Amino acid sequence: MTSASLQASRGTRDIWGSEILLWQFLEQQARDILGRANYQEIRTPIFEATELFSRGIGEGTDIVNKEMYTFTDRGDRSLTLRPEGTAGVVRSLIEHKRLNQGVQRCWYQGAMFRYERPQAGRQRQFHQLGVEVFGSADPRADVEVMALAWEFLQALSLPGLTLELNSVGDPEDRQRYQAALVEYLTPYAQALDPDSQVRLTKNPLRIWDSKSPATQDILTAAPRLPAYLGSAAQAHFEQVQAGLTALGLTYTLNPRLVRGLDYYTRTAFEITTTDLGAQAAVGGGGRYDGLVQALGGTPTPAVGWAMGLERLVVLLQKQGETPAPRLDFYIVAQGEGTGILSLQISQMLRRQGFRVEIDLSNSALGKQLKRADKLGSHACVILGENEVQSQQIPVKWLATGVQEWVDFPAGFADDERWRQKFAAIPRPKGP
RNA sequence: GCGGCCGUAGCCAAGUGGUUAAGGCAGAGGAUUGUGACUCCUCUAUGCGCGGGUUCGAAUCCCGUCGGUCGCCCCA
Repeated sequence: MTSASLQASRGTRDIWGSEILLWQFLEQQARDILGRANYQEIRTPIFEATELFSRGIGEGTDIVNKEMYTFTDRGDRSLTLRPEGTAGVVRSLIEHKRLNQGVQRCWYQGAMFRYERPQAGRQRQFHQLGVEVFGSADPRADVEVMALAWEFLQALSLPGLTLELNSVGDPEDRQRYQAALVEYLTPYAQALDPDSQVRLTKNPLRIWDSKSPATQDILTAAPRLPAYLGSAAQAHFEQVQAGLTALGLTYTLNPRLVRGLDYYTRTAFEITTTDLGAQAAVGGGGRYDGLVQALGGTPTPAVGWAMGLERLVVLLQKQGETPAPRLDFYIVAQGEGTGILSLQISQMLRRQGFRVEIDLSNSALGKQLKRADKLGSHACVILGENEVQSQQIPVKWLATGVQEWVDFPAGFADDERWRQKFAAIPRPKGP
């Protein structure tokens, strides 16, 4: 770029053209599917008090320590651009006293911000879609949210997805397990990869996330978390699995799937793909019964998930080109008095629900017809000075070349006529 | 934040030190001043992400920088 020109900031991008159709499709599917489950959309602020995130995400996490967009406003408040969606939703529910109003189901969608090295499917301003259910510890809630995630992805017709499932138990279970894991790993400390050596003291569970072959080698004989589940967590886990099976959802148990922070409890899951390289997770979630309390609310069980929309869009794009919605009418006009006529006809047709564009170029009719063809319009309304006089308007069907004459204005206002004409033409919805 | 690769028009892309930077798509105009699809013609980068350096000469070599991409970290 020239030094004088402006460009989108690193890790941000414009979404337009054929890509925007994918976003609209995605958002429509989400609205439909979550709406049918009676989830309420919630839109929380893009920025919040910094403290909300440091408490809600965890003081020791990379997100809080090195990835947040934090700034001081003119009133000397420390604010942060939200790096994820859950904390704001929880804050809102606490603030509006919704947590003692029975089970609350909500979903959100919007931009999130993390200062990371950008890559395909990973932006600094990115978008997440998420759902949260508050106020139920019933395993059916876990099953419901997972089923919704799966339904949504099915609606997008994305192949090659895997639902991975685990239980991280209750906090006491995890503490006992963590002690056992550390005891097992300590003799091998020198052989672990450097990141895992640090985790050994800071957050041992996350060693399971390591991609180092040497570390994974050592872990093959390590104690497994599921063996340490207490009876309550164990029963919950079994009921979740029974529910998934009853709904016909296939899942893969993955004992290496972990969550590091204390308020995560029991269910943990991820939906992964093999088509995105290192960005394998398109969505993830689980139960976080301790979060509301950590944010100062009355203890409330909760379960939910979030998906990275950029990643879904990348996957949709790999499915191939998306056809733009075709134009129904293209209005070409050339000569005295045709301008007004073109405006009136476009209004009549648009009010009947058709997609209509007027050619504004005033160039030769042949040129205008050519554009109608390029745009893939079904029909072309042709206006010249003769038509202004006669009020008999030629409408040409571009696929067949057949031209008919329509009375203005009566013929154009006749919904039934146009509906019949278009009934035979396939009009794909789709992405 | 760390390491590798890459950056020529709206898009794809040839050129890898020698005077005027191929080609294709898209776009504009014309052959065709009232009718599209095919065809043909013309136009569209004083410029090779940006800045500096080496050289008689740089898109090409060097340094820096910005951006993208792959992996790590982290996560969705």
